[in-house]
Amino acid sequence: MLRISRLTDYGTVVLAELARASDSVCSATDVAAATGISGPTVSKLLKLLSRAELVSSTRGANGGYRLTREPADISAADIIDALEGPVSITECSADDKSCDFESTCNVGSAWQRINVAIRRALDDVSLEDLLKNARPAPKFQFAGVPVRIDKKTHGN
Amino acid sequence: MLRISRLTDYGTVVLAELARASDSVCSATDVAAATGISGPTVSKLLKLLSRAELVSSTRGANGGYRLTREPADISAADIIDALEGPVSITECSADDKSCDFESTCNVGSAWQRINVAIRRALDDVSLEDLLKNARPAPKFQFAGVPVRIDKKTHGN
DNA sequence: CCCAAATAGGACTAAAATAGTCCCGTATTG
DNA sequence: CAATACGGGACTATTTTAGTCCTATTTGGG
Repeated sequence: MLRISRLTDYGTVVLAELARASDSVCSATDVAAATGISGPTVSKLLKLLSRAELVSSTRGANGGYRLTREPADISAADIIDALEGPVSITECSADDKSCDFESTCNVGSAWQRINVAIRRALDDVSLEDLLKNARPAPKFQFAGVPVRIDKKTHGN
Repeated sequence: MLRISRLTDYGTVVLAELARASDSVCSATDVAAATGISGPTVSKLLKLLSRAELVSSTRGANGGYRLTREPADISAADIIDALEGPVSITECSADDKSCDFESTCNVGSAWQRINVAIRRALDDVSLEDLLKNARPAPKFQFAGVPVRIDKKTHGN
């Protein structure tokens, strides 16, 4: 289905929260509370984002995380790279190990072209864009709880 | 990693073989022999491709498969749609079921924009392109068997 | 000085998606 | 009517992804 993982999706939500609260450091617990994502998961995400240097961390009491750059300077590609490793459309193009069907494989580098195009699209969208375009049409809520209007099974 | 599934990758190899042998119908067995992909798997792929009407099938003795269109008229998007369902970068955008974190989710429709860009890239590349750009640099072979020169573990 | 609050790293388990195989039914040809 | 093929789908195994937890280290404050 060519889709980002759920963790990456959560990752953007976490980054969005840090962007919102950019005047202070946020602990993993804070972010979990603000987003509704479970503590351990937020924690895992922030660790990964920290290694990728999209967020900086301060240890110890009163510590926490904050963005290292402006939202406009963080691209969707950065986020995906941080959370799912380098983007590449086929296994072959991800690394240079030769594939078992190489001798009979008629298919080749046009995938790379697609790859470049996707890469460009991901580079072109910043965290800021992701925020700006935040879901504009709120769904119905009942007593503060979102109500699922129409549940559809996943297409596949 | 944002990558197509291995089955889709094989699918293009299978279609490439049908394109190569476009003057005759090919049974699943033929294609398996020509590509080195296992019989049951080729069979499964051809069934899926048939349902998507990228190939037409003839049953019975001397039956088999052939492309329904010219390679230039089959896009990468067609292939992916056939084998992994509609492309969409996030779960949210795949269907209109509301997501559990909707009320706190700051992230929205910019993903759709990325989605459209990816879609366009996939529409722009045809099976013919995939053939033209077929892996140009053959690796070393020993007695007809491809020799793996440099094995690298998958990056992730 | 010590305790509480945080992150760092990584091991581990659970769940879900993917890959691959197999079986049985139907159509077609000779 | 027997052999060759596709059609559909059930089933199993494997791999990937998600999610949790434990232990160590850092830091600030009473």
